[in-house]
Amino acid sequence: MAIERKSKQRDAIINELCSRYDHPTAMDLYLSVRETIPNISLGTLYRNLTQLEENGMVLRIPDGSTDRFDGNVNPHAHFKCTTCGNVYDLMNFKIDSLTFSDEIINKVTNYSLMAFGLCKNCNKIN
Amino acid sequence: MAIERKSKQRDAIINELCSRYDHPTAMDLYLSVRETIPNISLGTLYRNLTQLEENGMVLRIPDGSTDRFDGNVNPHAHFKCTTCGNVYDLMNFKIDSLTFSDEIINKVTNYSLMAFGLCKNCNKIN
DNA sequence: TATAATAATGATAATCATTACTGTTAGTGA
DNA sequence: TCACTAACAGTAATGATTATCATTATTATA
Repeated sequence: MAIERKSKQRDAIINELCSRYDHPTAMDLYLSVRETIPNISLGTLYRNLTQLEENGMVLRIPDGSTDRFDGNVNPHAHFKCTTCGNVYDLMNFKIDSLTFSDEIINKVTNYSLMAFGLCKNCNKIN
Repeated sequence: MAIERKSKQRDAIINELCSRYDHPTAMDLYLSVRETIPNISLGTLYRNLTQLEENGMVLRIPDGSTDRFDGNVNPHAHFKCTTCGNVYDLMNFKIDSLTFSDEIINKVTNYSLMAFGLCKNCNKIN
């Protein structure tokens, strides 16, 4: 559905999401936004994330567990360390150049590339 | 955990998964395997899918909703039609050539590329 | 082949993320 | 200022997945 009125809750959610680069889950965002709006409802968070995603202002990142969200809506690849669980942006990977030519496709509107592996931090520790 | 004994339940799950190309969910598989083993438990299905994934015999495909599974463990890209929800293999896209060079990465063990859009079937209908 | 050890199972309860519902609050146009 | 209703808070319900536990069945060995 379209966004018809502004609300301080939605503003707070976007602000929080756009000011961090750690690809938070809905619960991460909920805990952060509660510091500004202590009685915000978890339902409000999910409702707004879905709405913002539908309006192209937020990206949902499926990674096999709880969904994560990204305020950077330019298509870009991600890397998830399967040891610590952190998700990082992949700056050196140019996803814009990908082309999809299969018979079944009419139109590609979005894509999500997630690489899984071990990050350098976890490699040092173990 | 490692697979230590064989079981007809696990065999039936792999057989079913490897004989179809529609990227079924756990529930899809459950309903199919029940035709062979009517009293198989849904827990057994999930337990085996996780175990098979850990042992590199099955691929989990996160697509933003219920996880799907693939018996083809060669890394390949997928396309999800956001209208009908079907997931297709992308044969013409060569994922093998992707390279990841970011600073944070120690090692990439797997990756998942999901394109979203409209398939030709749904385009004809609407 | 019988037996002992225990992996794997079926059934079900519990958990976790997400969505739906309902009465109230607040943004916006007239 | 008022009326309309989008958006909200609080909470119940849902759906997917995981955990528990008593029972069954695979496998190594006597």
